[in-house]
Amino acid sequence: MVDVTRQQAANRCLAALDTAFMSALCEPARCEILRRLILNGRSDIGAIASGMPQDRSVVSRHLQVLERAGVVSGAKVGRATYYEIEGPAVLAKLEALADAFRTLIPSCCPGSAMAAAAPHDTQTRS
Amino acid sequence: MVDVTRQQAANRCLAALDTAFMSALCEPARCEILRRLILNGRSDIGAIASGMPQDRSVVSRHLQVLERAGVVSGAKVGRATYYEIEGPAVLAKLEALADAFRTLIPSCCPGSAMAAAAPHDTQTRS
DNA sequence: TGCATTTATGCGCATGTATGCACGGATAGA
DNA sequence: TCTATCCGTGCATACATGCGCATAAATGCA
Repeated sequence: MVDVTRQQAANRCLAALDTAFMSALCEPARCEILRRLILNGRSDIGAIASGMPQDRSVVSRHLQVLERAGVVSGAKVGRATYYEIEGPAVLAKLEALADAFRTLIPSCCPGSAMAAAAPHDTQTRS
Repeated sequence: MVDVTRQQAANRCLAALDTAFMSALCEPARCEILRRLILNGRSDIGAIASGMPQDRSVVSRHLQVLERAGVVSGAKVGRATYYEIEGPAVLAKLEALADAFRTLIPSCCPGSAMAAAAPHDTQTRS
């Protein structure tokens, strides 16, 4: 019974652990791009890459990665391509992850506060 | 003034964006290790690597990466090394990230709901 | 002491990825 | 039409990383 809960929590965590999403956010150059988008808002590739050491084409590729991961969204306007952060989508993913880990803690980490209801389910199987 | 808020939000986001943490969680083998730790609780390396295609040494290194990222913690007991998930620490990081993005959305993504208080601050600078 | 078991580490190899350069396509303006 | 600007993409290269194998260190047991 307790195992079922733990299994569900594990499934929720693994489902919320989006590999593309995490990969997109673990690259320093992409984080810098994100910072510029945060500070300046919707911008085109030239504006984003203006002060960066990387080439425009590299920034363009990074933005494609971020878009595939659902972090930003791009739209062509004339000969420019404007990107902006998908704030609500990112927040939803982060909250789903946090919720999954919150429900996981009582079954995986007893004794770390808030686990008073689960006495000793650490070795329920094996 | 609005820029100050946006700057603070950017700083919070960038500070919460732990590169090591994200890198640790974007690797399939490490996610599988995490899944096994979730299901079985505190385990030694041999138990974790028993059904995995990777070699024990590889699993050992992955666990070191996860430990350096603050996702798990290991302790030597005799000749075995037991690892367990640092649930509360992981949850704290995820919640910090979610909070940072939550405060960011009104200034970076107006018009995406919950931004009724910020009329048109998209182009405050430049 | 001698042997088996479990980890951790050095090494080489294969794969993935970030980067820069050059080219072609698309669009705005003269 | 002609030119300039911006973007995306193939290509080659350098670097990072996951992986397995062999080996050393540490511990438990006979």
